[in-house]
Formats: sequence, structure tokens, C-alpha cells
Amino acid sequence: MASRANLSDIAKALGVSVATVSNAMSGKGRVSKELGRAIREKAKELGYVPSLAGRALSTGRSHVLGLVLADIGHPLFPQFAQAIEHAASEAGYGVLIGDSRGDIEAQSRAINRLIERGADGIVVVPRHGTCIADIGRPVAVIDSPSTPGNTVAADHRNGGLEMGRHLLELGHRSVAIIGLHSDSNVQNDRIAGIREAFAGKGEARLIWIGEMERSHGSGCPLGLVGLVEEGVTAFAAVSDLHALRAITELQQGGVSIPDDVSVTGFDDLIWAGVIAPSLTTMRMDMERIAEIAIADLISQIDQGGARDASSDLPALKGQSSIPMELIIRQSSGPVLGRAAPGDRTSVHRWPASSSATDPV
Amino acid sequence: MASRANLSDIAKALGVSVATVSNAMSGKGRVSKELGRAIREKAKELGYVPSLAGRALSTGRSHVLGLVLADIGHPLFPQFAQAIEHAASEAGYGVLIGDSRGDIEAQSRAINRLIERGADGIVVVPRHGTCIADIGRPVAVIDSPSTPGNTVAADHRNGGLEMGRHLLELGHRSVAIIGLHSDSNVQNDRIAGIREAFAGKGEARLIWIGEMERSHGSGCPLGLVGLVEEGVTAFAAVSDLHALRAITELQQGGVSIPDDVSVTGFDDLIWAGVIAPSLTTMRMDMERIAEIAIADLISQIDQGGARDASSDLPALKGQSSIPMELIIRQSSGPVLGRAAPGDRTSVHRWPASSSATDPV
DNA sequence: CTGAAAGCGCTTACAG
DNA sequence: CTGAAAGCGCTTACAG
Repeated sequence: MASRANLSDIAKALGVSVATVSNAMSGKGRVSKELGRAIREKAKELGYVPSLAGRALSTGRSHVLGLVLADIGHPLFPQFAQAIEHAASEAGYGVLIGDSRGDIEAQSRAINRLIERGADGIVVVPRHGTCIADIGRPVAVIDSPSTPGNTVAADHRNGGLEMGRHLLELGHRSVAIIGLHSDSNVQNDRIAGIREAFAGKGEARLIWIGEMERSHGSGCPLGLVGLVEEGVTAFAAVSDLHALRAITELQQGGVSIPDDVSVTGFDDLIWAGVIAPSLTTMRMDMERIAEIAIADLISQIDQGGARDASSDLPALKGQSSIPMELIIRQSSGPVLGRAAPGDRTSVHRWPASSSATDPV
Repeated sequence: MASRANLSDIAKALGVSVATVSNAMSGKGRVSKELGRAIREKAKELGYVPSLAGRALSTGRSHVLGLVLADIGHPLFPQFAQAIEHAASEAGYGVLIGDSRGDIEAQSRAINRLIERGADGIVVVPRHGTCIADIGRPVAVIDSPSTPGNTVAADHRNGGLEMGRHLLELGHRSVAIIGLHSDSNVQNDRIAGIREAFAGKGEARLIWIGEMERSHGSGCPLGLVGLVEEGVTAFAAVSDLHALRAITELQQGGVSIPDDVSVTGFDDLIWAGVIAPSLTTMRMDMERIAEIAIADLISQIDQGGARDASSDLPALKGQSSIPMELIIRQSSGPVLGRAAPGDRTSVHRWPASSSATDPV
């Protein structure tokens, strides 16, 4: 088998010009129906696969997008990657990954590497506490609606609000919110939402894990059992990772969930449905977020270059804040376990199984 | 600012030919020292960034690799992605991601898409129960040393052996191994290793979660507490995901870890160091695996095309099976808690903190 | 509706 | 050591 067929092979085989073949394949220039059909047939017959390199060189578009996360080791990366890959792929784009391993300045280097590699645009999920400078190339930022320059994001604040309301409805009046970094817009929005829900209706205190670890060492106990003794009946973590830490610390300390206290998380990370009790959490609509990010990016690309303030996509107006979905599982129940047996919330609105998720 | 400078701009600015500029930049053709220096200087001055598209078109190499996992939603994906991205990037290659969402036949489609996108080669972590057909392009398979066609993998069997020995040393004589899919080579190797360790020294029974879920529904309790009553003192899961499920189910059932039983996992997934008690696990050397996979791939690419049986890389001979690292944390302790206080193993050989891993 | 021609930016023999 | 020329595969005005 010779090397891959190209336009010229098709043209020769049919005695037409490559321009016509190109037109027929792209459907751009006018080509007669019959010729078009014949060309496409011959193309298929020869197993023609267009050369992206050739196309890229002549059009100046690589049809490749970059995806940059501060740290692709983060458990949320799979969700982003999957959604972005899917949306990009639907739109005819490939996705190149970039990693900065959590390092702040490596973030810009990662972005630049992808640009040098010819990415037409970049989707970036910035590290907490950073924002993205103009890189002279289309960018879609996924961070938080409250972040300046944000393109699209989940409505974290409203997610927090709903989570807070969920806990209030269960009868909780004293919640401890568990956060990690106080410079994270996402976390702050979630926390603000939870607090807003509790305002005037109960007490909400806040624990920053990051600070505790700074003074007590990393991996230190969070002292949650003590809080329970002080009357806290619910723990609302801003990430399932911290919720998991809370659940296991409480269980280890002999606190029963959800009989004694409720625990909730955010993000519906992989283990949320797998642990016992399964974890009530709040999920981003990644598909939708990815779709919008990609659509925005492509629109910028098609307009040729960085988007200026005036060229916002009308279609995206007011849509940059995507509702989150509350997923109620077993870890949150009526306060103090006074509910009748069988009354405990255990709605599985999301498959609670590990069997679908273990490919290797 | 005009569009990016190219070789021709540099050539013009210096009154030399583009061929010479190209030679100087690539260091290939002979170019006088002074001219070379002048050219590189001018290139820097003009902010020259080579066009990958142009290079790709003329050399037929895109310098892009594809990374295909059956399901990039899997919690192991971040480790793979990070390591592969790093190794590839060091070697001057970009990484395009492909996803088949766990679907078997979508796996080949994902591979083909990446090839059509021009990937010079593909790293694939195949879904359990599948193998990779010849795709007429360099491939590096990361699965299990026992998989035919495997390029590089962790030594899962020996990992299992060491894990089994670890439990034996702690005094355990009755272990329940927790697996998911019986058609996974990786899992079978790990299980075989654990069993080998226990052979003649204790009892090892085997639980397949997949089968339990098929008959009792997904997310069903695994009945681990019952096993404890039957005398099982250790649970060795073949993945941290299942270990987590075991830990929480046991804790919820009032079984104390590691006082009553030990639990161990595999893969050192993100939560292993975060939960309480932190999880003893067995980690793959992803950096090394990625390095070898990438080196093999590039060597195949440089030899131009699919690797035939005779052209094995001498450097890689016998290195395709990479040792795993046992990470002892709190979840595994001396059997029956008979140890003196303070005698409990709680060596943190791996940072047990969530604070480094929450970028958003 | 169809085709000849130029050009995208680079590399690579081949001359000089 | 240096350069003129052809070519990688495609697209895009522009003629016909």
C-alpha cells in the first residue's frame, strides 16, 4: 500500500483539477452534482484522508484547541477533559493538553507552548488566585461568573445557595462550611451562596483547611468531631475531596452519617456515588459549559483573532452562568436522625456504582 | 504588530537565503558560526516561532502524539495524562487526547480520529478485555506485562505480591481480595500476586464487585462486615476506588480500621492520602512508564512507520515491567490491633494532604 | 461549472 | 559554506 491518497491522486484518477476536487470535498466552490458525487466516490474508494497539515498551512488554522488546567492531576480534570474533548471533537477540533503542575507561572508557559504548537485557541481553567493575561489568541476562561474575563462557568453561588437551602430543609440550623483556599473565586462563590441561604435562619461557620494545615501540618485532623459536640449538625464542603475527608474523619470518630450529622460536597467527583454513605453533592453541567466555551472559542477564531469587547457572541449573552444540579444521596439526611425509618432521603439521582468506571 | 515572522522574513532582513536560515535554525546543514549566530539573533529579535504546520507538511511529521484511554473520566487518567504530557513535552511532542467514553468500539474510532488528525503515534491504555489491532502507525500500549503486545507497564503481579507480603507481615492470615472485572489483565495480575503471597501461608478469597452488582444491583453493599465476622482481617482491593468503598462500608458498619481490619488499595489515587485513616496503596511509577512509552513511540516514528518484531529497542529490552512502590499509610496495621500503642504503622511516605491539589 | 496558478512556511537534496 | 529550486497537500481568488 502506497502512502495516503491526496487530492492530486483523486484529480488524476478522474482527469480533473485538484481545485475542483478540493471544491467538491469542501462543498464550497460550485461543482456540478455529478462531478461532485464522482469525486467523493473516488475519494472514498482511494481511502482519501485530508491532510490537516496541508490545510493548516494554507488556511492558517490548525483546527486544534489547547486545554490548560493549572493542574491536570486534579480529580476534576477528567470531567473537564471529557466534556471539552467531546465538544471540540463535535466541532471538528482536536484537543491538545497543557499542564502547569499547579505552578502559577508555569501556567503561562503551558499556554504559550500550546500556542507555539499552533493551537487556534485555548480553553483555560485558571488556578485559583490567578487571571489570564491577553495572549493574542482566542481564549475561553472557565472559572467563576464573578471572575473578570470569565467566559462561562457554573453558577457556583447559586449552587451554594441551593445546597444551603437543602440543608435548611432538612432541619439543619448549624453548618460548618469547609473550604481550602480563600483566594479561590469558585470556592468563595460557593461559600457565599451557602451563607446567604443560612443568613437569618441559622448559623454558618467557616473552616479553611489550607490555614489549618499551615499551622498544624498537612494531613492534620480537622477537629470535626469537636464541632459536632459544639452543636454543628451539617458539614458543607466546597469540594467532594474535602467532603470525603470530613466523612472519613467523622466516621472514624464514631459519628454516624447521616444519623448524627449530614455531609455534603461539590462537583460529583468519581467517588461520590461509591462511598458509604454515598455523598450528596452539586454537579456542574460540564457538557453545557464545554459546549459554550468551545462555541465561543470557535466564534472568536472565525472572526480572526482576539475578541474585542464589542464582539460578544449574542448567542452567549447571559448564558455564561450555568445552573448546577443538586444530587441528593445518602450523606445528607434529616437533622438528628429523628425521622421515621425509611424516611431518610436516599434518592439516587445519579448512578451510584463504581462498575462503569474502571476501564483497566 | 504584523503576523508572525517566518524564515523568509529573517532571510530578507539578513540578505541570505531561507535555506540557510533553515539550516542555521535546525543546526543541520553546515553554516558558518558567525552567520549562524547572526541568524539566531535576528530570529529572536523578530520573535520568530517556527510554523509547525509548515514543518509538518514538508517533513510528514506532526510532532503530535495521541493519548487514548478507554475512559478519560477514570480517576487514573490524571496520572497518565500528566506523566505522558510531561514526557512528550520534553521530547518536543504535543499530546492530543482521545476518549471513547468506555465504549469498546469507540476505542478504535478514537484512535482513528487521532490518526486522521495527524498524530505521529498513539499511546493507548486499552480498556480491560480489549487489545489493540495494528493501526498502521506507531503505537505504545500500556496495559500489563502479561498482555500480548504490551509496550510498557507496571509490574502489577509483583505489586500484588508485595502487597500480599505486607499484609502477611502484619500478621494477617485471611484476606479478601476485591476486584471488579475478571477480564482485566491488570486486575488479574494484581490478584495473582496477592494470592501467590498468601499461598500456603493464609487464606485468600476473592470478591468480584462486577458480578455482585450484576445480581444485586449497582451500588449494592458488598457485605464486608459479614466477612469480618467470618474471620477476614484484611481487605486488599485492586484499586483505591474499591478500597474507598470498602473503608466507608466498614466504617459505617462500625468496623474500625486499622484496629479491627486492614484495608489496602492500588494506584495511589488522589484521595488515598486524604481520607481517615489514610490508605495504604501501591503506586505505579508513571513518570518512568510514560518516559519509556514515549521513547518507544518516538523511536518507532524515527524508524518510519510501524515497528516490526525485529526492531525492538535495545534500550527498552527487559524494562517493560516497571516496579511499583508500596506506600504504607494508616489503613493497614498489625492484625487485631494487638500491637502496643504507638506501634501502629503510620509512616507517611507520601504527602497526605489535599491542600496541594485543589487548583480551582 | 471548471481549471491554472500562486501561495501557506518549511525542508531537503543538489549545485555552486 | 551558501543558495536556487522543488515539493509537502491544501485553499483561494481569479479567469475562462
